[in-house]
Amino acid sequence: MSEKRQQLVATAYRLFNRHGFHATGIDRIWAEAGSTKRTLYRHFPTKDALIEAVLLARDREFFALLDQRLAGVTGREARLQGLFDGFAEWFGRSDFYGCNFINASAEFAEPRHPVRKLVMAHKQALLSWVMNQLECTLAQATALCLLLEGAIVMAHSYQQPLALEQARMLAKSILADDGAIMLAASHS
Amino acid sequence: MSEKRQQLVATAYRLFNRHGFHATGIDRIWAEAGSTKRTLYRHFPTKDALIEAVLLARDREFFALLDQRLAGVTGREARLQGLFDGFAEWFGRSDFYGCNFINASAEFAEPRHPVRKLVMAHKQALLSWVMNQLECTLAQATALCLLLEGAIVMAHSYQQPLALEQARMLAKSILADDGAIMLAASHS
DNA sequence: CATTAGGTAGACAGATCGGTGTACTTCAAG
DNA sequence: CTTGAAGTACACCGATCTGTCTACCTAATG
Repeated sequence: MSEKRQQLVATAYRLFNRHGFHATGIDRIWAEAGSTKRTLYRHFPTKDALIEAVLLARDREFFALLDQRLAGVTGREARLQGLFDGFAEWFGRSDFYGCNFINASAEFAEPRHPVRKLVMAHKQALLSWVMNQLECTLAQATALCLLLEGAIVMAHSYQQPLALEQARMLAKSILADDGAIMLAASHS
Repeated sequence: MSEKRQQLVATAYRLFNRHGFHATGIDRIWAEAGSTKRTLYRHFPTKDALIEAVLLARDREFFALLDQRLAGVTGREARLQGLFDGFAEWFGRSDFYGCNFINASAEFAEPRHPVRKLVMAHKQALLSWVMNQLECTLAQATALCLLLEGAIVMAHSYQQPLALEQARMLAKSILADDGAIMLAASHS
């Protein structure tokens, strides 16, 4: 892991996040990273490989931040609150431009594309993370992810980050026993 | 409204939907529309203007389809079911690549960009449409939109269109009286 | 009949795209 | 001491990008 490589990934992440993947040119990435085109192509054979590296790094950072926030927090309801608190802080950041993986889905629609496979792997990992960390069923975790993703869209496309608090209330009812019963009927 | 213009918009919509906005070149649009570059630029001064025309057309079509599906359906719960049935059919279409406006948010992040303003106008219109057609409060409509947007992400990025049925169950509880009480506390 | 909008054809421009080639330097490990 | 990986500087490539140009055709409308 060389220093230049990390700078390239960090700069690419920032530019991809703000302007999108196709709209961000290679030249701008290595220039703003204080590197050269030759160095970039020494570490990444193609632009798509750089995109994949960026998404992999973001995937690790995302779950590390969540784990860090829930470290030492006991009790399922308190951990749920910690998860939503983390999202609230995320939505408030000045560099919040929605979820990178949802955005990647918009630009790479073909299911067999490597980037698209990374997206599905990340979202599947989030589903498993929720199920494990909040000790709930698959149906409950699916409903919680649905609420989280909905809150992301409300914050990004609607510009209404406060909708997250409605998702928080719905999530609490889902983790309660009556919510589990309600959802069990709709899960195959 | 000339015929060629409609063909250009229809073709651009199809290509933008499948491959994204920046990844779709002007040349491919007029070629697949059976037209010429000069004709395209006679109707649309820039590519961005074409994108705006496509989103405007999609906005009209989207609400027209919803209105058509709810025409003659009486009763709030039945109309809610009709709304979710419409989304279920949408998710099942072979040309479903998520919501065009969410996808546009991913590629045009700057809030002052005309495309971004169209996105926010469309989503605001959806919020109002839900509030009027389902005769509910703003808080309830916000929660319902959150569920719909979450279901779109689950169908597109998670490849789990069946999560819509969980959203449907949650939506029913929101429109019920207890749901209204629950959400009223979280709405400012 | 004259005007004008819409459409066709294809060349052209300037910029940017992703990606490669060459030559030189630095520096740490075998 | 030598080898090889990492980095720098810069020219270069073919392709594609958005957008413009001239010239001609057609059809409807005043």
